[in-house]
Amino acid sequence: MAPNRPTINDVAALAGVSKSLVSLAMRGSERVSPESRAAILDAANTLGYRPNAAARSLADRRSHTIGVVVQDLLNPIYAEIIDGLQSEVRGHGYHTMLVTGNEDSVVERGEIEKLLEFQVEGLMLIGHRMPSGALDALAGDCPAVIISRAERGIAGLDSISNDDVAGARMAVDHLVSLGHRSIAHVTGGENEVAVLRRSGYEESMSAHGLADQIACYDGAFTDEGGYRGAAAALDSAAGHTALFVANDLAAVGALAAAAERGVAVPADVSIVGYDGMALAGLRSLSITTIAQPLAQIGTEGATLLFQRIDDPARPPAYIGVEPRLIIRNSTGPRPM
Amino acid sequence: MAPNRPTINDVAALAGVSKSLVSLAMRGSERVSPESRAAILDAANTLGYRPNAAARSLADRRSHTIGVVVQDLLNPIYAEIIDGLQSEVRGHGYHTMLVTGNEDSVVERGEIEKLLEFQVEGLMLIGHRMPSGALDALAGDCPAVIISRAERGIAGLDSISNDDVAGARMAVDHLVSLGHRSIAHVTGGENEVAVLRRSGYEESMSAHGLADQIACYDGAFTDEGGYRGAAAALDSAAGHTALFVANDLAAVGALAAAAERGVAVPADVSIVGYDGMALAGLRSLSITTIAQPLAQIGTEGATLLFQRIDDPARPPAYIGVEPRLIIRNSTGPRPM
DNA sequence: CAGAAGTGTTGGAACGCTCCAACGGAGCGT
DNA sequence: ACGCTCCGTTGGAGCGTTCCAACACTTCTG
Repeated sequence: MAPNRPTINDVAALAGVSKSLVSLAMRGSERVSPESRAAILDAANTLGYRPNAAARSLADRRSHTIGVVVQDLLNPIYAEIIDGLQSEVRGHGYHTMLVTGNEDSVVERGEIEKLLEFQVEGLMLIGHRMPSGALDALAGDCPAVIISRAERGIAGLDSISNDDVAGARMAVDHLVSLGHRSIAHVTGGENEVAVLRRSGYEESMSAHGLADQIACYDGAFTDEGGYRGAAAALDSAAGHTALFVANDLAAVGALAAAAERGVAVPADVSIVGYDGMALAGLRSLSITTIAQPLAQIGTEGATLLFQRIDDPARPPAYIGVEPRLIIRNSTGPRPM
Repeated sequence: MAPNRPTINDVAALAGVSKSLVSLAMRGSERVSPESRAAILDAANTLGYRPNAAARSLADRRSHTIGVVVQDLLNPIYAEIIDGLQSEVRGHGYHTMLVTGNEDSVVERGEIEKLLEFQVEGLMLIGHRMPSGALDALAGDCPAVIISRAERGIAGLDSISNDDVAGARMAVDHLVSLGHRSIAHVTGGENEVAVLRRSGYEESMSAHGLADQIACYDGAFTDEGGYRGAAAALDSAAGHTALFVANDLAAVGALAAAAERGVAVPADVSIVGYDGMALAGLRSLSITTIAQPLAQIGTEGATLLFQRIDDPARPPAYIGVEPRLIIRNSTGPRPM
């Protein structure tokens, strides 16, 4: 570690110009003569000069940084969203600061606070845990977008998500089209998204005249939760021939519950998941799923944010993206 | 967004004290009278004051931030490492800035540069792509630790990794103890880690007097790569009864290749992966693997970094962590 | 050939904070 | 009463940038 990092003044001295000119040259201004530019770049190079971002952001009062809060890196779908988002952000010449909320709203709150101290120019919350009152306040402090959760009508706050209700309906429709009638739902718990998917399931069942077949089993958005819910469904006397599971991770657990009971998938029971995580497509899983366009959610979320940064006063926007049925090997015709 | 964020001066004015005192109070100094403290906290609160991190880091020349560069968020093992790392870093009162290299050394280089401009006090590289010459230079600029890759003897640079050679040996030993002799290896490509695992495989085969059984099939650290390599192995005339696959993701692909061919696992063929990603433990995969202590790698890596920050001149340290065999349902006795 | 217009360059102020030397007043011992 | 120390407090300098008004030159315009 160099004893003292070179500053713009050191470069100026070595190049024999003023610091102002160095500043201009470093930012590629037009109005620097070729000779000066060359001398400056040279000097910067030999000194190993690197502009101090803190000083810069203090001086021009822009951090060129946006903050991203993700609930839990371990869920692969978030990683896929972030991938899309990062490249978009980079494209706008911004830098991202990524922090995790650790599924704990106190930690999350603290991390957001930190990001604001860093003067991030925008905030993206992916799968947040904030009560909507707090969201309100936050939106007042900093442009923000909520990703993968619809949040309409809060001033200064945009959001983007897929239509979970419609997606759930697609899952049921698919199963019905294969001849299934006794279609159970393994839920994702009490959270907002899980509730939407559940009501899509119920709606679609009713629409198909299968209201009397509606059966929900408690699960969660985890392998374990899916296993539990599916086990209960399969052990029941109802004779379900299909399971719509709240997300892909849980569907993996459901697969296991079936395997353990000697229930063949899809010969005896069909299984549909939700999210479209890349993993569900792995050959040995091959789970039929309702896929969200994850990368697209990331990039469009970023776009939304930049629009708001440009015009903080614009009315709150919401983008709905289309979920899409991907048929793989976990679903098949209803057994005779 | 407030038109103008309140500064320390605004707080000072409202509380009727000097900005210096506010500064002290905000940092919880002992030498502020209770009355002043109360007045200041009050004022800060009503104004919604939030210290400006850029100004702070400029003034005291410490950013209290460390930079983390991860190759690819999509590989779940990195997420697990980061989880451990983050909490350790938070515990030291530091903040992390996480960026991805996108498996592209140019992007990686640029992101690192950005982090250095932000004056990060330390750098952690997880699964980096840098040529070691560049590492050298980097270590001169900023305390750094290399995670999950051994990098010994570069001044100013620490590293932590598991012993890939020993781990690979454990995999082979396990298979041999189950009676297997024709044990093939699906490689992870040409990268450093893959090469180590391969040589562990070869060593152990030789040690067991199975040098003539050594058979490597080209793969990669991906589902697809594992599928390809395993397919080649299974289609060969060699009659392999066991496969040691370079990592867990690839092992998932291998599982699929087996399933497609009607080869039962583990009845006909045993499969061992590497890494210990949580996913491999999911019930429907249940892959025997050589697990790295991922969270531990994260926390100890962070510890290493803080030690170096405290004493930049200390000799380069290397921590080797123990890989561990986890037996699941993808391995069994050699078929008759 | 004077004045205007442009070009490349400059020093100083400002950004919001922390650090430091120095302050006045209270309390102490002599 | 005196100097001392101690304590809470203060203004000013400084951190490394960017911005701005102003500069000295050239070159154009009428």
